[in-house]
Amino acid sequence: MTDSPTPPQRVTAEMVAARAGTSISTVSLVVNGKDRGRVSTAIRERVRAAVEELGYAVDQTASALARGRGDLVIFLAPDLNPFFAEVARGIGEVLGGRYKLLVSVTRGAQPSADDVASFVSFRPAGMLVEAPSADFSEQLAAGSPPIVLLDAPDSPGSVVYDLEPSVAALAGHLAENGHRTLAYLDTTRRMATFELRRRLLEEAAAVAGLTLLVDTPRADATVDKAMEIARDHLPRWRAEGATAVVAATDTLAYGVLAAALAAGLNVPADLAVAGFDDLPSSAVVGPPLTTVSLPAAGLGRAAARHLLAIVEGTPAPEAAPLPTELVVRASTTFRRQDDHVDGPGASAVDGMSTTAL
Amino acid sequence: MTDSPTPPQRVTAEMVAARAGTSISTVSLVVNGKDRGRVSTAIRERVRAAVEELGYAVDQTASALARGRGDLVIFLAPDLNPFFAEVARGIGEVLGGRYKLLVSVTRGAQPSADDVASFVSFRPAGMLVEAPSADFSEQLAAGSPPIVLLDAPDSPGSVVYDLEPSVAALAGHLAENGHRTLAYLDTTRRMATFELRRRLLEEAAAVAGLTLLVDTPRADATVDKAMEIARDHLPRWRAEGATAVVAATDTLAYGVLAAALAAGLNVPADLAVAGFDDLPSSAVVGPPLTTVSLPAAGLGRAAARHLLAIVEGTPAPEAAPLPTELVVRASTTFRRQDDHVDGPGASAVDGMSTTAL
DNA sequence: CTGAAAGCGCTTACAG
DNA sequence: CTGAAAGCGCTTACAG
Repeated sequence: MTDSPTPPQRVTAEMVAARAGTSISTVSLVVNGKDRGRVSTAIRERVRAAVEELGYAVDQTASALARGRGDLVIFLAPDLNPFFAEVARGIGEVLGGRYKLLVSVTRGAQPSADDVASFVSFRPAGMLVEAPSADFSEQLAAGSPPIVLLDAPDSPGSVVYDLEPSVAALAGHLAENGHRTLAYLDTTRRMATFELRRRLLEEAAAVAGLTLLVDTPRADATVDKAMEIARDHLPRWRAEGATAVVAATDTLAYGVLAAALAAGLNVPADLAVAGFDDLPSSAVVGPPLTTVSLPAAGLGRAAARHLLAIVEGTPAPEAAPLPTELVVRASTTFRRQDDHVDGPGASAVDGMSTTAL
Repeated sequence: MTDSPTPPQRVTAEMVAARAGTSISTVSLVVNGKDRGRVSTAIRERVRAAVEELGYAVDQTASALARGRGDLVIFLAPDLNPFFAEVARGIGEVLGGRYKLLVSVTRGAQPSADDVASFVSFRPAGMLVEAPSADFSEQLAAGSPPIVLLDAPDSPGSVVYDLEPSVAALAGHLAENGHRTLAYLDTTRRMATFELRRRLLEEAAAVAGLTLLVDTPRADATVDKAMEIARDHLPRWRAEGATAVVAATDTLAYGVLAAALAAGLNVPADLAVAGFDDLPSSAVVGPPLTTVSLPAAGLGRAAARHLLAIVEGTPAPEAAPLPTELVVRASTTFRRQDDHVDGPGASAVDGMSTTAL
């Protein structure tokens, strides 16, 4: 598929130099924009013309070897989903054409220092690491590239979300809708951001006068696994009086929705469900999901700005936590008592069709 | 965050050679497993010990420069979603530890030869390209790395799906459920796989005695955009007699579900909806989505095997199209006439709760 | 079986 | 302002 008659001729700086009638040192200077006051205008132009005509591009591999660092930025994500797609978009936006962004998936496991280590020999310009383990920073080997952490509340210097107001709003919303007892479905991933989500919910529940069941199951972050775990715990949750379940992520919440459905429960009439993230599909699951919306692209942009600051020595951007927002949808929205419209049979239909998108 | 007291000392082959009392040539031979009958057992063991003690790893950048190609495999995907996560998982499975897999997102645009060109200076061992444009192969510059295409039906050598039986099954299923007229929501992405999906549906509809409306709108592959387009076309579709909508992807189908919901339509009673892909969330959207399920991990594995065959000169794996499957869920499942149970008011509730997961 | 040497294509002091 | 040269850390003929 890739064999071509022309031999894979790389065009090198040497060829450009020959064409421009100068040395490869000079070519290097002008293509890297380091020619201010060091290369005459005439030569600069000839080099540029030659670069253009030959279609020259600096070999990243040779450049990285000579400079010690290349132009590659690696985003280490625990998963590939629309949320991280947005984060990546945000990163790409601020990185621009200067760096090449590539993402590496750790496949559910939390990104570790070993994952970083496996990339150092590629000499990336920097790395962006999403929600690593708590001891990540200490584990980092000397000689690691510049690194910025995303959504790692326990690690100093990480770009983080301001979750507290939204979690408080969620607890308040549930209390207002008549809930007294909540269950929580956590993830098996032991990342600081998830510890924080749970702790904030505990605190907010207490403030709102809600009881949060203490025995909190954990599920792998897939719809199927979450559904299994939720199915197993639903009877106990209900027996202990829970009328609402909050999940650590939207994906987990989908599993709860599925389990509720399978158990013949009506959401939200029998069980309210809420999550964290606000994935694009959360507006269209059945019923649409109430969730703490986390700005993914904003996280990526902020992280990329920090990385640029480290790599290029530019002034560090401000490090304020990113605002989040509670998005209320049908999965927690009870028909108000004073709405007194439909009979009980129609309530599910009503719960669906009043859905805000 | 990354400054450490120890200077970023890379351990090099020279250090290993010094410790093992041999030359860097020999170190290179043993770490690359090219020492068969060329290095004595004694020296081999001393080198291995030194590698172990020093924690040596070959510098990818230097190695790629010297060899001409590195150990990087780049997966060029139009998007990051659970589907491509599965494809990547499949790729990673067969690539093993020998190569490093990194993914690059083209952000909705179809992967092009230019995207490939932007990576050649990184000297990847190979690239995997998902659903590129039809003229992709011709556009490829000389000197491109080995490339395998995924889901590119028009390109010779691509790993492809066998869609025909499932599309026929979908048309048959809709016909059986009493539908006579279908609308189709296409994507704005002009990839061969989408042309094929539409064409197959046209053919299958004809066979099943269904009318497929000819005016087919296209939407960007996001839930929101699909919802907008569907909202605008729903009145016309219904006026022209369509009782079912098939979308080119599940994500687009989510938009149709959302638009139907917003229009107060009941799915599937007023409108049946189906998609392609079978994303994990498709089992939990409201109502669960009937879809042509495409084996994502299998696609990745097959593609990676082909790449390995090219890169390492191993025998080429068989190139049969990958089987697909129609998954029927509640979004197209009419309550049978002879089920004669609930009144019309309860049908939505019923449509939800009978959902198969 | 082993190692000195050339070469991969750049970048960067350094000397002019 | 300009270029020869060393060096980045490997790999691979090549000569012993």
